[in-house]
Amino acid sequence: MPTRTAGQRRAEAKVAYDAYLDQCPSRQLLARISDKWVTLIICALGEHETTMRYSELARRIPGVSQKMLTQTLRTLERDGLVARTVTPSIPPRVDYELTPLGRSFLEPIQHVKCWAEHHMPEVDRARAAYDAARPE
Amino acid sequence: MPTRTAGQRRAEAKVAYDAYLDQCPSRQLLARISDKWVTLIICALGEHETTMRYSELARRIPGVSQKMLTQTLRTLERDGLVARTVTPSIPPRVDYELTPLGRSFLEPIQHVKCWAEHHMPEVDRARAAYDAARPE
DNA sequence: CCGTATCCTCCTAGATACTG
DNA sequence: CAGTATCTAGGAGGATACGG
Repeated sequence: MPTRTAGQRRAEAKVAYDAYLDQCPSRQLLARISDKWVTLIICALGEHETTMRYSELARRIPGVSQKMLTQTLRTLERDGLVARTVTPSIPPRVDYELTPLGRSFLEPIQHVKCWAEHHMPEVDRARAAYDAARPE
Repeated sequence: MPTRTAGQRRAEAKVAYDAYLDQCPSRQLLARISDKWVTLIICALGEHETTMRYSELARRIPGVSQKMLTQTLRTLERDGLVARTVTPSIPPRVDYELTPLGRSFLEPIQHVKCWAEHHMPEVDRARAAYDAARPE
């Protein structure tokens, strides 16, 4: 006995969520993950073979404030992309790593980061051309 | 006569830009393109076979304000991802389309949007579990 | 070492009104 | 139709100080 009708399964297979829609939760999720710090944290954790400590992450991502690092890690943990492990030693040790869900997001977001790094020269040329055409 | 030395070419082939670095222009570019409206606009233009008018885009992306739509389109145009064509008729007609550079960004960003749409249920479950573990 | 709490300052982005 | 201009509120995010 199926838990869903054929029609329901068909609808889900197509699109259960639509980020174009204003009130769709997937748009809010898109807004959350469309973030500089999210991208860099996920990529940093994804590159590393083992877990990463808080201070390691901070060093890997120069310029991130303590507040933004902690805050972003918390939301990523709550959203199930990052796992946080506390070792109650003195001094305390906290390790972060990607969950399976987080790893499923790694490839997409890595491509975005790489795109930015690889196409910077073209963007620079486009900006120069745009600005040159509109003097003053 | 080469315009760059072998060493310079090698360095560029590896990584000319590094988004992890605080002052690297590619991080600023990453910050720009890590944006809800950028994602939705690029995806909308990418789905469409022909060009899209301003009002078409506005309809495709419910909830976007006139200001954000115009502003985002301008920066995308300046960065060379979007081409803007004005037809001076009455009433005036303005068409937008992806440039080749913009199309090169379409696949990466589409995957991010799709990821959000497809993994929303798992994120929801993770949030519920997180919140349940921290009553109050 | 890894945070939390507080303050405080921008800057973003929405609302509104007006124009070629 | 497709914008521009102006105002303003709210939140994002940095700096700082303190705690387990």
